[in-house]
Amino acid sequence: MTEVNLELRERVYHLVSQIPEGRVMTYGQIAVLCGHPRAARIVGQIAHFGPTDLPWHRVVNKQGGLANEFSFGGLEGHKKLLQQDGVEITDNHVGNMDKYLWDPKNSQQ
DNA sequence: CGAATGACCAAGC
DNA sequence: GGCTTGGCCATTC
Repeated sequence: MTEVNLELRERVYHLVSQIPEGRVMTYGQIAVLCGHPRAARIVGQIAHFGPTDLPWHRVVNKQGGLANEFSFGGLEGHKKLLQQDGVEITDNHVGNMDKYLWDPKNSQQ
């Protein structure tokens, strides 16, 4: 152990810290960009164990749905943070998340 | 080393 | 459109 995980973690941290305001990223997308196309769960695990310095609230699942009340003060806090970032939240899901989705290769602000 | 876990994803009902 | 099942992969006990 401590080989892929180090890279994976570093990459995930880097990606998440790169997510600009008003943009969101899916665990699967992050996993793919990290070289693990099927390790979306690992990303989630890293997120839960990872540092709180990163904007994990900008990381959502592919359904555009937010995670449970694990951090950020609960689902409400998570929603509020995203809304503050300029992301539209409807019924606990991101609206037009495809347009909010951010790709580092596109670097579309 | 084997089994259990998880901030997921896709398919099925 | 929402809930359930199976699968993937790495970490942890």
